[in-house]
Amino acid sequence: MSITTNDIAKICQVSRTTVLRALNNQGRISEETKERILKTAKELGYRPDLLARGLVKGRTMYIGVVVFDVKNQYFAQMLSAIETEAQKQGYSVNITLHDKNKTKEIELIRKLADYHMDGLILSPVNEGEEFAHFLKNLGIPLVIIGNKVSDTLPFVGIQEKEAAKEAVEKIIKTGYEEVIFVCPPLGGIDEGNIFTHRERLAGFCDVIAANTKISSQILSNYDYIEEAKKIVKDSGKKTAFFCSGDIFALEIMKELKKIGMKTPRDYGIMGFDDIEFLNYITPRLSTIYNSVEEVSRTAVKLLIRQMQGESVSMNYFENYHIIDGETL
Amino acid sequence: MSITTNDIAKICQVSRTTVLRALNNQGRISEETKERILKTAKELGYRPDLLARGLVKGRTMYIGVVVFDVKNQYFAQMLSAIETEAQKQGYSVNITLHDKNKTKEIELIRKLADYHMDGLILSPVNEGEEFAHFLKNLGIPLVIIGNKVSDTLPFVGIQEKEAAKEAVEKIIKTGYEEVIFVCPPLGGIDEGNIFTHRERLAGFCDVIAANTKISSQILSNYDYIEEAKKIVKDSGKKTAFFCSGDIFALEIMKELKKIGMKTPRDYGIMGFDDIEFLNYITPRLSTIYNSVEEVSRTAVKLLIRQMQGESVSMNYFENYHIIDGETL
DNA sequence: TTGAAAGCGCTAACAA
DNA sequence: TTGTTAGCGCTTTCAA
Repeated sequence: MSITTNDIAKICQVSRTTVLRALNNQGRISEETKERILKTAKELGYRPDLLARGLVKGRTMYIGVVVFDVKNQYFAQMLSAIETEAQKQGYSVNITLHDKNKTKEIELIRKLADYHMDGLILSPVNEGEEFAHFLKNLGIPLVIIGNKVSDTLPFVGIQEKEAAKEAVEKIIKTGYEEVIFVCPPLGGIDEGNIFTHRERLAGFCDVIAANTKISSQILSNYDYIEEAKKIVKDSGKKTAFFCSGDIFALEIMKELKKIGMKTPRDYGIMGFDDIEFLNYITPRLSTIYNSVEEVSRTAVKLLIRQMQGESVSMNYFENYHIIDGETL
Repeated sequence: MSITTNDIAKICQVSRTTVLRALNNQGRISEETKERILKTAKELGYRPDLLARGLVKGRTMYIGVVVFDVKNQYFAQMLSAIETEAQKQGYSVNITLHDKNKTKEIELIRKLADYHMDGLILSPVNEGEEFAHFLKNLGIPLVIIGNKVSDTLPFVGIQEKEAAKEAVEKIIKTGYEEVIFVCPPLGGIDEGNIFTHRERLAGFCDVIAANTKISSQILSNYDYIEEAKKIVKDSGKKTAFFCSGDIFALEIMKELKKIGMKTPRDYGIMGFDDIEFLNYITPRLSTIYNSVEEVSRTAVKLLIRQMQGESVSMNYFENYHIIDGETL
């Protein structure tokens, strides 16, 4: 149904090769035939078949992206930045989602590879060496963003642990006597890659270990909100929550507000990520800006360098910084 | 570099057709050769080339999706639902973004068509008959979601106008003497398709026309927040804002809070969309639930019916309902 | 300046 | 049960 170079060739009484030369504007060709061909091509609404081109060229000018959740604004910002940067560099982006399903994630990655994506950007829930091996076996350039899989795969992110340390130190310096690390299970079918959260916890623990007078606790259950309530009500100390993700902080603030507890009057709280939505929340949540846009842009650039055959390092870190809000 | 049916055929000493029969498990083939072929295929890590398959089959089992913004949670929820439903039906989804750039939008749609997406789901910023004509000319099934383009293209959404009417009526019934419709320019390179907002405005106007004692005003400038402040401070009346989108409502609430004005004490306010993020905002915003998930699922089903050759109607409306929050 | 031919990897109709 | 052949629409090399 759709028009091909063959059709044009027949109509213009020339060979397909000639048609191609006109269309792609390469090779020697007389102005006259070229004009004629281009005119009919336009009239007929010719469009090149990108599947065919991809098949023969071996590349598609497409970057595949796999993330698990787009309702989380962190990923929304990431996708938006990736798309913009990729388009700037002449690539299209194919985004796919899997809602934290590990098996589906692998299927999606495979399918993108089978479709000859020129490169992949992944923020995976799978982890471990087997998965890393699977990725390397795909034989196509890729970049991991956020959830590190292995030291042998190019990764872009921030120094999560350092950032967490700085945050906890700040909390302590502000005068809090007790710091609670909050990171509930992340939902989804299986637990998933929680590299970032592990790193943040490690940073937290480091600082706590170095400050023996500070009490601490780790909330990692689904009912972290109930526990948070108890802590604020019962603990006689000045308490602050350090949440591994802004959303958890917002949940706590919302629920504590219901029982009349306000931050920073009754407790301190800090998030992580600085998602755009925080702008609509009062009081302004203190958090850590994680440069998701920069990270995304770097990932695209790094991927393209690989696609051009360059060899690249395995770790790229963007800057982060603490956002002084009103909740400490 | 990657392994093809040809390679397997050579190794197994059979024809490519036989290999295919084994792989696709169709046609008569001896158990023994089949086993042999499948074994080597597995050993070599054979994967079918989807570009080649798509080229010859004329279909790719892919649905292309084009939206302009994923940071807006309305679209995030939409994409998530589309992806889930499509996967359930055996299709993959290719999501692309363009940040409200009309030209880019057309390019993206074209490219997806050139890549033989089996169908498209669009929520376009372009509008008008020329655009509708362009879409129909693509010759591939498609569904418009949210921003209606033309009565001649299948559309899924809600009855925006009716919903707006109901909302404004509710506001009036609650006792407000002045109702302000809020819909600032939507940003982006050009104005874009604002079908939904136009419809909502129409509903607003209808109700206002029928209630002559109610004062009204329309805020449609970038500085709607400043104007909103003035109105609440100066107007002696009981005033409510009806915002064509939750985000505008949140902006107003945030800024008015800064000058000590609170809802519902000092003014009433209502949003539109019921984005998930509202759960983190207090007081709970009154708004309209627009069934974005149902709309998305219907869009996918409708698209697939078209891809299977069925003819479909042009308008599908899902239910909406008013969410009674604490801001009226 | 133009054309012929081979091939990308797969499917599908027809033969043997 | 297996193989042969043609073809999807394009690119690319070589020849005219």
